[in-house]
Amino acid sequence: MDKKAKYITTTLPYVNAEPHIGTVLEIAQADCLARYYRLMGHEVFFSTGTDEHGQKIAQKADELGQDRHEYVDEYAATFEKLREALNLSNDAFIRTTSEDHKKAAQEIWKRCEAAGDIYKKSYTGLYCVGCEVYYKQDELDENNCCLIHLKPVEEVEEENYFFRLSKYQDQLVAYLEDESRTPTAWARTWTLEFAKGGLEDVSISRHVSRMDWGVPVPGDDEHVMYVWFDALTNYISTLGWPDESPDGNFQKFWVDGDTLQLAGKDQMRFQSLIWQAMLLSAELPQTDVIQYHGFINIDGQKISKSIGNVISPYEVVEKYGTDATRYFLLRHMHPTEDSDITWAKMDEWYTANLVNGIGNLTARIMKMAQTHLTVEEIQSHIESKQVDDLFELQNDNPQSVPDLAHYTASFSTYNLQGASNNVWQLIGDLDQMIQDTEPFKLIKTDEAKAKEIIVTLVGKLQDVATRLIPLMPETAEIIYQAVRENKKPENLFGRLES
RNA sequence: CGCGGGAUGGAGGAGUGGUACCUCGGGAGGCUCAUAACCUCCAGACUCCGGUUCGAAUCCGGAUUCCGCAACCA
Repeated sequence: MDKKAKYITTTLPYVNAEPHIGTVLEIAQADCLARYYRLMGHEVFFSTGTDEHGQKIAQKADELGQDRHEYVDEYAATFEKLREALNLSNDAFIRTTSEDHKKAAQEIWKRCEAAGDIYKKSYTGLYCVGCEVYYKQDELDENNCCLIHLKPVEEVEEENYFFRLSKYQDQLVAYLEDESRTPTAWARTWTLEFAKGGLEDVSISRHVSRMDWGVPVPGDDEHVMYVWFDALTNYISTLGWPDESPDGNFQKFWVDGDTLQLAGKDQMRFQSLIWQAMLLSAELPQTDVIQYHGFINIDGQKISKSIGNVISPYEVVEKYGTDATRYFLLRHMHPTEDSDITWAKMDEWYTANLVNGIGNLTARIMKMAQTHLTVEEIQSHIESKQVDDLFELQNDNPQSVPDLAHYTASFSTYNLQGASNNVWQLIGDLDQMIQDTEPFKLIKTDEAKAKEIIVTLVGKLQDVATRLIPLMPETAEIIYQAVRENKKPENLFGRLES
Protein backbone atom coordinates (compact mmCIF):
# COMPACT_ATOMS: atom_id res chain seq x y z
CA MET A 1 0.00 0.00 0.00
CA ASP A 2 1.50 3.28 -1.07
CA LYS A 3 -0.49 5.93 0.72
CA LYS A 4 0.53 9.36 1.82
CA ALA A 5 1.48 9.88 5.44
CA LYS A 6 -1.03 11.90 7.46
CA TYR A 7 -0.20 14.42 10.12
CA ILE A 8 -2.93 15.64 12.49
CA THR A 9 -2.76 18.12 15.34
CA THR A 10 -5.04 19.94 17.68
CA THR A 11 -4.37 23.39 19.04
CA LEU A 12 -2.79 23.15 22.46
CA PRO A 13 -5.09 23.85 25.39
CA TYR A 14 -3.78 26.58 27.65
CA VAL A 15 -3.21 25.14 31.09
CA ASN A 16 -4.83 27.78 33.23
CA ALA A 17 -7.99 25.78 33.80
CA GLU A 18 -9.16 22.19 33.95
CA PRO A 19 -10.26 20.70 30.64
CA HIS A 20 -13.99 21.07 30.00
CA ILE A 21 -16.26 19.40 27.49
CA GLY A 22 -15.50 22.04 24.86
CA THR A 23 -11.78 21.57 25.18
CA VAL A 24 -12.01 17.92 24.32
CA LEU A 25 -14.27 18.23 21.27
CA GLU A 26 -11.34 19.05 19.03
CA ILE A 27 -9.16 16.37 20.60
CA ALA A 28 -11.84 13.74 20.07
CA GLN A 29 -12.30 14.83 16.47
CA ALA A 30 -8.57 14.63 15.84
CA ASP A 31 -8.38 11.18 17.38
CA CYS A 32 -11.26 9.96 15.28
CA LEU A 33 -9.61 11.19 12.08
CA ALA A 34 -6.28 9.69 13.11
CA ARG A 35 -7.91 6.32 13.67
CA TYR A 36 -9.77 6.58 10.39
CA TYR A 37 -6.59 7.26 8.43
CA ARG A 38 -4.85 4.35 10.14
CA LEU A 39 -7.81 2.16 9.25
CA MET A 40 -7.43 3.24 5.66
CA GLY A 41 -3.81 2.20 5.69
CA HIS A 42 -2.05 5.53 6.08
CA GLU A 43 0.90 6.08 8.32
CA VAL A 44 -0.29 8.63 10.85
CA PHE A 45 1.29 11.03 13.30
CA PHE A 46 -1.25 12.56 15.68
CA SER A 47 -0.02 15.18 18.13
CA THR A 48 -1.64 17.12 20.92
CA GLY A 49 -0.28 18.67 24.09
CA THR A 50 -0.33 21.72 26.31
CA ASP A 51 0.50 25.40 25.99
CA GLU A 52 2.24 26.40 29.20
CA HIS A 53 3.89 29.78 28.89
CA GLY A 54 2.54 33.28 29.22
CA GLN A 55 1.35 35.80 31.65
CA LYS A 56 -1.88 34.21 32.72
CA ILE A 57 -0.15 31.06 33.80
CA ALA A 58 2.67 32.88 35.56
CA GLN A 59 0.13 35.02 37.32
CA LYS A 60 -1.97 32.08 38.39
CA ALA A 61 1.00 30.13 39.73
CA ASP A 62 2.24 33.20 41.55
CA GLU A 63 -1.17 33.78 43.08
CA LEU A 64 -1.20 30.24 44.36
CA GLY A 65 2.30 30.75 45.70
CA GLN A 66 3.37 27.78 43.63
CA ASP A 67 6.52 27.20 41.66
CA ARG A 68 5.64 27.76 38.00
CA HIS A 69 7.21 24.55 36.81
CA GLU A 70 5.32 22.57 39.42
CA TYR A 71 2.13 24.35 38.50
CA VAL A 72 2.37 23.52 34.81
CA ASP A 73 3.44 19.96 35.56
CA GLU A 74 0.31 19.45 37.59
CA TYR A 75 -1.96 20.93 34.97
CA ALA A 76 -0.29 19.15 32.10
CA ALA A 77 -0.98 15.93 33.99
CA THR A 78 -4.72 16.66 34.08
CA PHE A 79 -4.63 17.02 30.31
CA GLU A 80 -2.49 13.95 29.78
CA LYS A 81 -5.07 11.95 31.71
CA LEU A 82 -7.46 12.63 28.85
CA ARG A 83 -5.52 10.10 26.87
CA GLU A 84 -6.87 7.33 29.04
CA ALA A 85 -10.29 8.84 29.69
CA LEU A 86 -11.04 9.31 25.99
CA ASN A 87 -8.88 6.47 24.72
CA LEU A 88 -6.74 8.76 22.60
CA SER A 89 -4.23 7.39 20.14
CA ASN A 90 -1.93 10.39 19.94
CA ASP A 91 1.64 9.64 18.96
CA ALA A 92 3.05 12.60 20.84
CA PHE A 93 2.14 14.92 23.67
CA ILE A 94 4.02 18.18 23.25
CA ARG A 95 4.53 20.56 26.14
CA THR A 96 5.72 24.04 25.30
CA THR A 97 7.92 24.18 28.38
CA SER A 98 9.95 21.18 27.20
CA GLU A 99 13.55 21.84 26.23
CA ASP A 100 13.17 20.49 22.72
CA HIS A 101 10.22 22.72 22.07
CA LYS A 102 12.00 25.78 23.38
CA LYS A 103 14.93 25.09 21.07
CA ALA A 104 12.56 24.83 18.14
CA ALA A 105 10.86 28.09 19.07
CA GLN A 106 14.22 29.82 19.21
CA GLU A 107 15.24 28.31 15.91
CA ILE A 108 12.14 29.53 14.08
CA TRP A 109 12.71 32.94 15.63
CA LYS A 110 16.23 32.97 14.24
CA ARG A 111 15.03 31.97 10.81
CA CYS A 112 12.41 34.69 10.75
CA GLU A 113 15.02 37.13 11.96
CA ALA A 114 17.47 36.00 9.27
CA ALA A 115 14.73 36.62 6.71
CA GLY A 116 14.57 40.19 7.95
CA ASP A 117 11.11 39.75 9.40
CA ILE A 118 11.81 40.54 13.03
CA TYR A 119 12.67 44.03 14.14
CA LYS A 120 12.71 46.04 17.33
CA LYS A 121 10.38 48.94 17.75
CA SER A 122 9.36 51.05 20.65
CA TYR A 123 5.73 50.74 21.38
CA THR A 124 3.62 53.20 23.25
CA GLY A 125 0.56 51.75 24.78
CA LEU A 126 -2.07 52.19 27.42
CA TYR A 127 -1.11 49.73 30.10
CA CYS A 128 -3.22 48.46 32.95
CA VAL A 129 -0.98 47.40 35.81
CA GLY A 130 -3.72 45.26 37.29
CA CYS A 131 -4.29 43.29 34.10
CA GLU A 132 -0.68 43.52 32.93
CA VAL A 133 -2.08 44.08 29.47
CA TYR A 134 -2.00 46.85 26.89
CA TYR A 135 -5.36 48.18 25.82
CA LYS A 136 -6.56 50.16 22.87
CA GLN A 137 -8.48 53.34 23.47
CA ASP A 138 -11.78 51.82 22.45
CA GLU A 139 -11.38 49.01 24.94
CA LEU A 140 -11.51 51.48 27.83
CA ASP A 141 -14.32 53.34 29.44
CA GLU A 142 -14.86 57.09 29.19
CA ASN A 143 -12.39 57.79 32.02
CA ASN A 144 -9.58 55.83 30.37
CA CYS A 145 -10.03 53.05 32.88
CA CYS A 146 -9.80 49.38 32.15
CA LEU A 147 -13.14 47.63 32.44
CA ILE A 148 -11.92 45.13 34.98
CA HIS A 149 -10.03 47.13 37.55
CA LEU A 150 -11.73 50.44 36.81
CA LYS A 151 -8.46 52.22 37.40
CA PRO A 152 -6.80 54.59 34.97
CA VAL A 153 -4.35 53.01 32.57
CA GLU A 154 -0.81 54.31 32.27
CA GLU A 155 0.82 55.39 29.08
CA VAL A 156 3.88 53.20 28.90
CA GLU A 157 6.63 53.01 26.37
CA GLU A 158 8.25 49.66 25.83
CA GLU A 159 10.63 48.33 23.25
CA ASN A 160 9.39 45.08 21.76
CA TYR A 161 10.19 42.83 18.87
CA PHE A 162 7.76 42.84 16.00
CA PHE A 163 7.07 40.35 13.26
CA ARG A 164 6.49 41.60 9.72
CA LEU A 165 3.09 40.07 9.20
CA SER A 166 2.27 42.84 6.74
CA LYS A 167 4.96 41.61 4.36
CA TYR A 168 3.07 38.36 3.80
CA GLN A 169 -0.35 39.78 3.11
CA ASP A 170 -0.44 38.86 -0.57
CA GLN A 171 0.86 35.36 0.01
CA LEU A 172 -1.64 34.82 2.80
CA VAL A 173 -4.49 35.99 0.62
CA ALA A 174 -3.39 33.55 -2.06
CA TYR A 175 -3.19 30.79 0.55
CA LEU A 176 -6.66 31.54 1.85
CA GLU A 177 -8.22 31.79 -1.59
CA ASP A 178 -7.44 28.12 -2.07
CA GLU A 179 -10.64 26.53 -0.80
CA SER A 180 -8.99 23.22 -0.06
CA ARG A 181 -6.81 24.88 2.58
CA THR A 182 -9.71 26.08 4.70
CA PRO A 183 -12.70 23.86 3.98
CA THR A 184 -15.00 25.54 6.50
CA ALA A 185 -16.63 28.30 4.49
CA TRP A 186 -17.24 30.81 7.26
CA ALA A 187 -13.66 30.50 8.44
CA ARG A 188 -12.27 30.99 4.97
CA THR A 189 -14.44 34.04 4.38
CA TRP A 190 -13.54 35.60 7.70
CA THR A 191 -9.79 35.09 7.43
CA LEU A 192 -9.72 36.16 3.81
CA GLU A 193 -11.62 39.36 4.51
CA PHE A 194 -9.40 40.02 7.48
CA ALA A 195 -6.25 39.54 5.42
CA LYS A 196 -7.53 41.66 2.55
CA GLY A 197 -8.43 44.38 5.03
CA GLY A 198 -4.74 44.92 5.70
CA LEU A 199 -2.40 43.24 8.13
CA GLU A 200 -0.31 45.03 10.71
CA ASP A 201 2.96 43.80 12.11
CA VAL A 202 2.49 42.10 15.45
CA SER A 203 4.37 42.35 18.70
CA ILE A 204 6.03 39.06 19.51
CA SER A 205 7.99 39.69 22.68
CA ARG A 206 7.65 40.95 26.23
CA HIS A 207 10.28 42.64 28.31
CA VAL A 208 11.29 40.40 31.20
CA SER A 209 10.62 43.15 33.68
CA ARG A 210 6.93 42.79 32.87
CA MET A 211 6.70 39.13 32.06
CA ASP A 212 9.45 36.58 32.20
CA TRP A 213 7.57 33.26 31.86
CA GLY A 214 8.43 32.43 28.29
CA VAL A 215 11.07 31.29 25.87
CA PRO A 216 14.09 33.67 25.92
CA VAL A 217 14.55 35.62 22.73
CA PRO A 218 17.75 34.38 21.07
CA GLY A 219 20.57 36.84 21.72
CA ASP A 220 18.55 39.11 23.99
CA ASP A 221 18.12 38.16 27.63
CA GLU A 222 15.95 41.19 28.19
CA HIS A 223 13.01 39.71 26.28
CA VAL A 224 10.96 36.55 26.17
CA MET A 225 8.75 35.52 23.29
CA TYR A 226 5.09 36.38 23.49
CA VAL A 227 3.25 33.18 24.25
CA TRP A 228 1.66 32.40 20.89
CA PHE A 229 4.86 32.84 18.91
CA ASP A 230 6.37 30.05 20.94
CA ALA A 231 3.18 28.00 21.11
CA LEU A 232 2.55 27.93 17.36
CA THR A 233 5.90 26.30 16.81
CA ASN A 234 4.62 23.18 18.58
CA TYR A 235 3.16 21.86 15.35
CA ILE A 236 6.65 21.20 14.08
CA SER A 237 8.65 20.91 17.29
CA THR A 238 6.57 17.84 18.11
CA LEU A 239 7.95 16.31 14.91
CA GLY A 240 11.50 16.86 16.07
CA TRP A 241 12.10 20.01 14.03
CA PRO A 242 14.64 21.66 13.56
CA ASP A 243 15.87 18.21 12.68
CA GLU A 244 15.15 18.05 8.97
CA SER A 245 16.97 14.84 8.18
CA PRO A 246 15.48 12.80 5.33
CA ASP A 247 14.36 9.95 7.57
CA GLY A 248 13.07 12.18 10.36
CA ASN A 249 9.45 12.82 11.26
CA PHE A 250 9.49 16.40 10.07
CA GLN A 251 10.43 15.40 6.55
CA LYS A 252 8.12 12.42 6.56
CA PHE A 253 5.00 14.08 7.89
CA TRP A 254 5.28 17.85 7.50
CA VAL A 255 7.10 17.99 4.19
CA ASP A 256 6.07 14.78 2.42
CA GLY A 257 2.79 14.04 4.20
CA ASP A 258 -0.63 15.66 4.28
CA THR A 259 -0.86 18.07 7.20
CA LEU A 260 -4.14 18.76 8.96
CA GLN A 261 -4.61 21.14 11.86
CA LEU A 262 -7.84 21.31 13.82
CA ALA A 263 -8.69 24.54 15.58
CA GLY A 264 -11.56 26.39 17.22
CA LYS A 265 -13.17 29.45 15.68
CA ASP A 266 -11.29 31.74 18.06
CA GLN A 267 -8.01 30.63 16.55
CA MET A 268 -8.45 31.89 13.00
CA ARG A 269 -6.04 34.83 13.24
CA PHE A 270 -3.35 32.76 14.84
CA GLN A 271 -3.52 29.60 12.75
CA SER A 272 -4.43 30.93 9.33
CA LEU A 273 -2.50 34.18 9.40
CA ILE A 274 0.32 34.44 11.90
CA TRP A 275 1.39 30.81 11.88
CA GLN A 276 1.19 30.60 8.10
CA ALA A 277 3.25 33.78 7.81
CA MET A 278 5.82 32.37 10.24
CA LEU A 279 6.14 29.29 8.05
CA LEU A 280 6.56 31.45 4.95
CA SER A 281 9.20 33.52 6.66
CA ALA A 282 11.10 30.45 7.85
CA GLU A 283 10.75 28.96 4.35
CA LEU A 284 8.89 25.91 5.56
CA PRO A 285 5.83 24.34 3.89
CA GLN A 286 2.49 25.79 4.95
CA THR A 287 -0.22 23.71 6.59
CA ASP A 288 -2.16 21.81 3.94
CA VAL A 289 -5.54 22.02 5.67
CA ILE A 290 -6.81 23.91 8.69
CA GLN A 291 -10.21 22.67 9.75
CA TYR A 292 -12.16 24.95 12.07
CA HIS A 293 -14.94 23.89 14.42
CA GLY A 294 -17.54 25.75 16.43
CA PHE A 295 -18.03 25.85 20.15
CA ILE A 296 -20.17 23.82 22.49
CA ASN A 297 -22.85 25.65 24.41
CA ILE A 298 -24.41 24.20 27.50
CA ASP A 299 -28.16 24.54 27.50
CA GLY A 300 -27.95 27.51 25.16
CA GLN A 301 -25.31 29.39 27.10
CA LYS A 302 -21.62 29.64 26.49
CA ILE A 303 -19.40 27.62 28.75
CA SER A 304 -18.46 29.88 31.59
CA LYS A 305 -16.93 29.50 34.96
CA SER A 306 -18.83 32.46 36.32
CA ILE A 307 -22.16 31.05 35.18
CA GLY A 308 -20.98 27.78 36.65
CA ASN A 309 -22.28 25.58 33.86
CA VAL A 310 -18.99 23.87 33.07
CA ILE A 311 -19.20 20.19 32.28
CA SER A 312 -16.03 18.18 32.83
CA PRO A 313 -15.18 15.45 30.34
CA TYR A 314 -14.22 13.30 33.30
CA GLU A 315 -17.73 13.55 34.72
CA VAL A 316 -19.19 12.53 31.38
CA VAL A 317 -16.84 9.59 31.09
CA GLU A 318 -17.65 8.54 34.62
CA LYS A 319 -21.38 8.51 33.96
CA TYR A 320 -21.53 7.08 30.44
CA GLY A 321 -18.11 5.62 29.70
CA THR A 322 -15.37 6.44 27.25
CA ASP A 323 -16.96 5.35 24.01
CA ALA A 324 -20.27 6.98 24.84
CA THR A 325 -18.48 10.25 25.50
CA ARG A 326 -16.69 9.98 22.18
CA TYR A 327 -20.03 9.20 20.57
CA PHE A 328 -21.67 12.35 21.96
CA LEU A 329 -18.80 14.52 20.77
CA LEU A 330 -18.41 12.98 17.35
CA ARG A 331 -22.00 12.40 16.32
CA HIS A 332 -24.07 14.90 18.23
CA MET A 333 -21.78 17.90 18.02
CA HIS A 334 -21.86 19.59 14.62
CA PRO A 335 -18.46 19.25 12.99
CA THR A 336 -18.12 22.94 12.17
CA GLU A 337 -20.98 24.91 13.72
CA ASP A 338 -21.80 25.64 17.35
CA SER A 339 -23.65 22.88 19.17
CA ASP A 340 -25.60 22.53 22.36
CA ILE A 341 -25.28 19.91 25.06
CA THR A 342 -27.12 19.14 28.30
CA TRP A 343 -27.18 16.16 30.64
CA ALA A 344 -30.75 15.43 29.54
CA LYS A 345 -29.68 15.29 25.92
CA MET A 346 -26.78 13.03 26.71
CA ASP A 347 -29.18 10.69 28.56
CA GLU A 348 -31.39 10.60 25.50
CA TRP A 349 -28.57 10.03 23.03
CA TYR A 350 -27.17 7.33 25.22
CA THR A 351 -30.38 5.38 25.66
CA ALA A 352 -31.74 5.77 22.15
CA ASN A 353 -28.63 5.07 20.14
CA LEU A 354 -26.25 3.14 22.33
CA VAL A 355 -28.45 1.05 24.63
CA ASN A 356 -31.39 0.52 22.26
CA GLY A 357 -29.37 0.96 19.09
CA ILE A 358 -25.97 -0.67 18.75
CA GLY A 359 -26.13 -2.46 22.11
CA ASN A 360 -29.43 -4.18 21.56
CA LEU A 361 -28.67 -4.98 17.93
CA THR A 362 -25.45 -6.71 18.89
CA ALA A 363 -27.27 -8.71 21.56
CA ARG A 364 -30.06 -9.92 19.30
CA ILE A 365 -27.81 -10.90 16.41
CA MET A 366 -25.18 -12.59 18.53
CA LYS A 367 -27.78 -14.47 20.58
CA MET A 368 -29.18 -15.99 17.40
CA ALA A 369 -25.71 -16.79 16.14
CA GLN A 370 -24.63 -18.34 19.40
CA THR A 371 -27.75 -20.46 19.59
CA HIS A 372 -27.99 -21.66 16.01
CA LEU A 373 -24.48 -21.55 14.57
CA THR A 374 -21.14 -23.07 15.45
CA VAL A 375 -17.94 -21.10 15.54
CA GLU A 376 -16.86 -22.97 12.41
CA GLU A 377 -19.98 -22.01 10.52
CA ILE A 378 -19.31 -18.37 11.34
CA GLN A 379 -15.63 -18.56 10.53
CA SER A 380 -16.21 -20.19 7.18
CA HIS A 381 -18.25 -17.21 6.10
CA ILE A 382 -16.72 -14.32 7.92
CA GLU A 383 -13.16 -13.45 7.24
CA SER A 384 -11.51 -10.79 9.27
CA LYS A 385 -12.40 -7.87 7.12
CA GLN A 386 -10.52 -4.71 6.49
CA VAL A 387 -11.78 -1.69 4.71
CA ASP A 388 -10.43 -2.84 1.36
CA ASP A 389 -12.62 -5.90 1.66
CA LEU A 390 -15.60 -3.72 2.33
CA PHE A 391 -14.90 -1.88 -0.88
CA GLU A 392 -14.71 -5.13 -2.81
CA LEU A 393 -17.96 -6.23 -1.28
CA GLN A 394 -19.55 -3.04 -2.39
CA ASN A 395 -18.21 -3.33 -5.90
CA ASP A 396 -19.65 -6.82 -6.23
CA ASN A 397 -22.99 -5.81 -4.93
CA PRO A 398 -23.63 -2.16 -4.18
CA GLN A 399 -26.74 -3.05 -2.21
CA SER A 400 -24.89 -5.29 0.19
CA VAL A 401 -23.07 -2.53 1.97
CA PRO A 402 -25.37 0.45 1.99
CA ASP A 403 -23.69 3.77 1.54
CA LEU A 404 -20.12 2.88 2.27
CA ALA A 405 -19.24 5.62 -0.18
CA HIS A 406 -21.17 8.04 1.97
CA TYR A 407 -19.11 6.98 4.97
CA THR A 408 -15.78 7.59 3.29
CA ALA A 409 -16.99 10.76 1.59
CA SER A 410 -18.02 12.11 4.98
CA PHE A 411 -14.56 11.52 6.36
CA SER A 412 -12.94 13.11 3.37
CA THR A 413 -14.76 16.34 4.23
CA TYR A 414 -14.06 15.91 7.96
CA ASN A 415 -17.77 15.42 8.55
CA LEU A 416 -17.67 13.05 11.49
CA GLN A 417 -21.36 13.53 12.14
CA GLY A 418 -22.12 12.37 8.62
CA ALA A 419 -19.88 9.36 9.00
CA SER A 420 -21.54 8.34 12.25
CA ASN A 421 -24.99 8.89 10.81
CA ASN A 422 -24.02 6.40 8.17
CA VAL A 423 -23.19 3.80 10.80
CA TRP A 424 -26.48 4.31 12.59
CA GLN A 425 -28.34 4.06 9.34
CA LEU A 426 -26.77 0.67 8.86
CA ILE A 427 -27.76 -0.29 12.41
CA GLY A 428 -31.35 0.70 11.67
CA ASP A 429 -31.29 -1.28 8.44
CA LEU A 430 -30.19 -4.38 10.30
CA ASP A 431 -32.95 -4.12 12.90
CA GLN A 432 -35.41 -3.85 10.07
CA MET A 433 -33.85 -6.71 8.17
CA ILE A 434 -34.25 -9.01 11.18
CA GLN A 435 -37.89 -8.05 11.43
CA ASP A 436 -38.47 -8.57 7.71
CA THR A 437 -36.69 -11.91 7.36
CA GLU A 438 -37.58 -13.33 10.79
CA PRO A 439 -34.71 -15.85 11.05
CA PHE A 440 -35.75 -16.68 14.62
CA LYS A 441 -39.02 -18.03 13.20
CA LEU A 442 -37.62 -19.45 9.98
CA ILE A 443 -35.16 -21.59 11.90
CA LYS A 444 -38.02 -23.92 12.79
CA THR A 445 -39.13 -24.49 9.21
CA ASP A 446 -36.12 -23.90 6.98
CA GLU A 447 -32.97 -24.22 9.00
CA ALA A 448 -30.51 -23.85 6.14
CA LYS A 449 -32.11 -20.64 4.93
CA ALA A 450 -32.31 -19.25 8.46
CA LYS A 451 -28.66 -19.97 9.11
CA GLU A 452 -27.73 -18.23 5.92
CA ILE A 453 -29.59 -15.15 7.06
CA ILE A 454 -27.96 -15.19 10.47
CA VAL A 455 -24.52 -15.49 8.93
CA THR A 456 -25.32 -12.51 6.75
CA LEU A 457 -26.43 -10.56 9.79
CA VAL A 458 -23.25 -11.40 11.67
CA GLY A 459 -21.22 -10.26 8.67
CA LYS A 460 -23.06 -6.99 8.56
CA LEU A 461 -22.64 -6.54 12.28
CA GLN A 462 -18.95 -6.89 11.69
CA ASP A 463 -19.20 -4.18 9.02
CA VAL A 464 -20.75 -1.98 11.68
CA ALA A 465 -17.84 -2.74 13.97
CA THR A 466 -15.34 -1.84 11.27
CA ARG A 467 -16.98 1.48 10.64
CA LEU A 468 -17.09 2.06 14.38
CA ILE A 469 -13.33 1.73 14.80
CA PRO A 470 -12.56 5.45 14.38
CA LEU A 471 -15.55 6.51 16.47
CA MET A 472 -15.79 3.97 19.28
CA PRO A 473 -12.74 1.75 19.25
CA GLU A 474 -13.52 -0.26 22.39
CA THR A 475 -17.04 -1.07 21.25
CA ALA A 476 -15.72 -2.07 17.85
CA GLU A 477 -13.28 -4.47 19.47
CA ILE A 478 -15.95 -6.03 21.70
CA ILE A 479 -18.11 -6.71 18.66
CA TYR A 480 -15.17 -8.17 16.75
CA GLN A 481 -14.43 -10.45 19.64
CA ALA A 482 -18.05 -11.54 19.93
CA VAL A 483 -18.09 -12.47 16.25
CA ARG A 484 -14.77 -14.26 16.52
CA GLU A 485 -15.93 -16.33 19.46
CA ASN A 486 -19.55 -16.57 18.31
CA LYS A 487 -20.69 -15.46 21.71
CA LYS A 488 -23.22 -12.88 22.78
CA PRO A 489 -21.28 -10.31 24.80
CA GLU A 490 -22.34 -8.73 28.06
CA ASN A 491 -24.50 -5.69 27.47
CA LEU A 492 -22.44 -3.15 25.57
CA PHE A 493 -24.19 -0.27 27.27
CA GLY A 494 -26.02 -0.63 30.54
CA ARG A 495 -29.24 1.24 31.15
CA LEU A 496 -29.07 4.47 33.07
CA GLU A 497 -30.55 4.33 36.50
CA SER A 498 -33.68 6.39 36.50
C1' C B 1 -28.24 50.81 8.88
C1' G B 2 -21.27 48.24 13.90
C1' C B 3 -19.76 42.80 12.76
C1' G B 4 -21.12 37.80 12.56
C1' G B 5 -24.41 33.38 13.12
C1' G B 6 -29.39 31.50 13.50
C1' A B 7 -35.16 30.87 12.96
C1' U B 8 -37.31 23.32 10.03
C1' G B 9 -43.58 19.12 13.11
C1' G B 10 -44.84 19.31 20.76
C1' A B 11 -38.92 19.26 22.10
C1' G B 12 -33.89 18.86 20.07
C1' G B 13 -31.34 18.35 15.53
C1' A B 14 -29.90 16.88 10.02
C1' G B 15 -30.79 18.71 5.17
C1' U B 16 -26.79 24.66 0.18
C1' G B 17 -32.41 23.64 -6.57
C1' G B 18 -36.13 18.06 -7.56
C1' U B 19 -40.91 12.69 -2.89
C1' A B 20 -38.46 17.20 3.65
C1' C B 21 -34.99 13.08 7.24
C1' C B 22 -33.37 11.48 12.39
C1' U B 23 -33.92 11.07 17.87
C1' C B 24 -37.37 11.94 21.93
C1' G B 25 -42.60 12.59 22.93
C1' G B 26 -48.25 11.38 21.32
C1' G B 27 -51.84 7.64 18.90
C1' A B 28 -52.80 2.59 16.67
C1' G B 29 -51.00 -2.15 15.47
C1' G B 30 -47.19 -6.13 14.92
C1' C B 31 -43.18 -9.43 16.49
C1' U B 32 -40.96 -12.48 20.43
C1' C B 33 -34.20 -13.23 18.44
C1' A B 34 -32.90 -9.00 21.80
C1' U B 35 -31.27 -4.82 27.11
C1' A B 36 -39.72 -3.19 28.85
C1' A B 37 -36.06 -3.99 23.20
C1' C B 38 -37.21 -4.11 17.87
C1' C B 39 -40.61 -3.37 13.39
C1' U B 40 -44.98 -1.09 10.79
C1' C B 41 -48.61 2.67 10.27
C1' C B 42 -50.95 7.54 11.85
C1' A B 43 -51.12 12.90 13.50
C1' G B 44 -47.83 16.99 13.21
C1' A B 45 -43.04 21.54 10.37
C1' C B 46 -39.47 24.69 6.60
C1' U B 47 -40.70 32.76 10.86
C1' C B 48 -43.19 36.37 7.38
C1' C B 49 -43.43 39.14 2.51
C1' G B 50 -41.57 39.57 -2.33
C1' G B 51 -38.10 37.89 -6.39
C1' U B 52 -35.21 34.31 -9.65
C1' U B 53 -36.65 29.29 -11.54
C1' C B 54 -40.25 24.31 -14.93
C1' G B 55 -39.26 23.59 -9.68
C1' A B 56 -36.86 26.99 -3.48
C1' A B 57 -36.08 24.74 3.43
C1' U B 58 -31.96 25.53 -0.02
C1' C B 59 -30.35 31.16 -4.30
C1' C B 60 -31.50 36.85 -4.11
C1' G B 61 -34.01 41.28 -1.69
C1' G B 62 -36.80 43.06 2.45
C1' A B 63 -39.24 42.47 7.38
C1' U B 64 -39.68 40.32 12.23
C1' U B 65 -36.99 37.94 15.98
C1' C B 66 -33.15 35.24 18.82
C1' C B 67 -27.87 34.55 19.96
C1' G B 68 -22.44 35.87 20.31
C1' C B 69 -18.87 40.02 19.97
C1' A B 70 -15.46 43.10 28.56
C1' A B 71 -13.73 39.34 31.79
C1' C B 72 -13.18 33.53 33.50
C1' C B 73 -13.64 30.68 28.68
C1' A B 74 -11.81 26.52 22.92
